[in-house]
Amino acid sequence: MEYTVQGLGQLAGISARTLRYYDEIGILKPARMNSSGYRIYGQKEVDRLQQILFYRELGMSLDNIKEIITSPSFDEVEALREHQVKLLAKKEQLEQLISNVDKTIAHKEGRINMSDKEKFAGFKQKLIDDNEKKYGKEIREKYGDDWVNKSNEQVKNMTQDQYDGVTRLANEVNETLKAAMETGDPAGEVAQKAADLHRKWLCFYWDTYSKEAHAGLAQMYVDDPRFTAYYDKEQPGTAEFLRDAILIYTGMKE
Amino acid sequence: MEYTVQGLGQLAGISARTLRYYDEIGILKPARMNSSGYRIYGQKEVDRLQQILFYRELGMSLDNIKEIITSPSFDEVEALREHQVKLLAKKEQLEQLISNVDKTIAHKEGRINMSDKEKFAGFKQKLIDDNEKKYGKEIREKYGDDWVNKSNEQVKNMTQDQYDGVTRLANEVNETLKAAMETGDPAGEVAQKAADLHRKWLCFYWDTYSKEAHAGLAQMYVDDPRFTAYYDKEQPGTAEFLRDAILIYTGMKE
DNA sequence: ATAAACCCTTACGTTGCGTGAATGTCAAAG
DNA sequence: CTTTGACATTCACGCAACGTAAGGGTTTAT
Repeated sequence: MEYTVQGLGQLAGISARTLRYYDEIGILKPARMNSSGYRIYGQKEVDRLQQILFYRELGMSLDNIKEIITSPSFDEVEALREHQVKLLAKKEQLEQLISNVDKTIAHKEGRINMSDKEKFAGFKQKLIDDNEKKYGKEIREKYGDDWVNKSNEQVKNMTQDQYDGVTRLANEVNETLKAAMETGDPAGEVAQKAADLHRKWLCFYWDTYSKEAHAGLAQMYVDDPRFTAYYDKEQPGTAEFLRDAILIYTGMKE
Repeated sequence: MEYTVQGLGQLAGISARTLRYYDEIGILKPARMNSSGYRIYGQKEVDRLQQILFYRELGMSLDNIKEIITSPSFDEVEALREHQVKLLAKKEQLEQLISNVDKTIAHKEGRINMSDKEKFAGFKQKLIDDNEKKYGKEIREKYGDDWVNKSNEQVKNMTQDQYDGVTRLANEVNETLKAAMETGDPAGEVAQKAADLHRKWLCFYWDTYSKEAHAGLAQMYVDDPRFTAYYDKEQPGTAEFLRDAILIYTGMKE
């Protein structure tokens, strides 16, 4: 039995366009062309198309399908397994998304209490942080590898009390820093107080404190636009001021 | 604080290209352009971008995000809920795929027994058939709605013995039909034997038999290219021959 | 003979950018 | 003062798997 594009299309439940596309990418070529250039398919092509559609239903890419059905030596089961791994990964990712959407809806509806709300703020921050990984990587290579990762871990394992503590401390740092900015003197008492609070705050995230690392971080606040943006949000120059205060505090500058 | 494309890109962990694209599709326009045509973003744009990236992390399309954040009257929670419905649908679909791939691997590895193996053939056929829903719909509307579904159901509930019986019967039909084709006479004894076997075979699927329905089905074998392809696979004209034999058998034609 | 129903190729649209190419601008360094 | 390098800009193609015309030949039936 011989078929033209539409005939085979109806037979298989696909469009004529699809068959032409399959011809174009070389996954299913017609048996021959007639005198007017019509594509003519025979029984062999029907069978091959069946195979293609079968794998397509499993969500495989045409490229993959092509490999499987063109080379008989191709390890089909292995290909299926690889495909399955991909599907499973996709599924996990999807579940993560769904969970996040859930949380967001709950948050928007105000169905959650304050402490959860605060954690949600952290969750949101984490989403944004994830986004910055690429850029952050450079910084980490420059200033020491794993402090960001470590702090993520630590945040996750924090108790509610600890979380509240670190949040309050962060606010104190910001307020003191604001007041210090008004004095204009990074060596002054208020600025040094801010630097000290900043050290305390930092110790929530770092298990070992060193003056060098503290100073390095301060420098990063100026070099890394993300941090600069954070500190300069209310008052430009704040990041630089904080760096100077910390450099003096750590004795790296007088 | 003001940013250029790269500045804001680093801040947010995205590329400059992405920002230009966002400008192009109107989801995030720069605050202004400087004298050389550079895009300049301000604090407001930074905040808006944060929002965009937040929803993007939830797997939303940029079009959707645009709707949410541009019109303040837009029902955000409702949009999130709709989005979640989509995600859940995707997840179910994915799970179906994974299950099917599972089955296929098991089959290819020969890890399953014979009776399951035969059911796999049905499963495979069903996957292919699912594809033909649109086309099949017309046919079902024309020739009676639910016999396809019904037969699917019946196959599922068949015992192994019944399954063997119907398979053997189908073979008999085919062989007798082949022999009848050689006589060339649809009114002849062999052809009428084939028609009778076909009726018996049919009764495995239909709970009530009628000559009219039988004749109608025979006509469908000619009208529906999928069935025509099946019967004409070995010998063109077989579907038509079978129809004639059945029409005579049922007395609709002499 | 003409209309209906096929067939063909070419090519743009879909989503969210990555990745050039060709060109303009602006700072610091020679 | 000019060169260099790091920015910026606007096209425009590419990715997957087709859908959807546009524009034009072929076959078939009336």
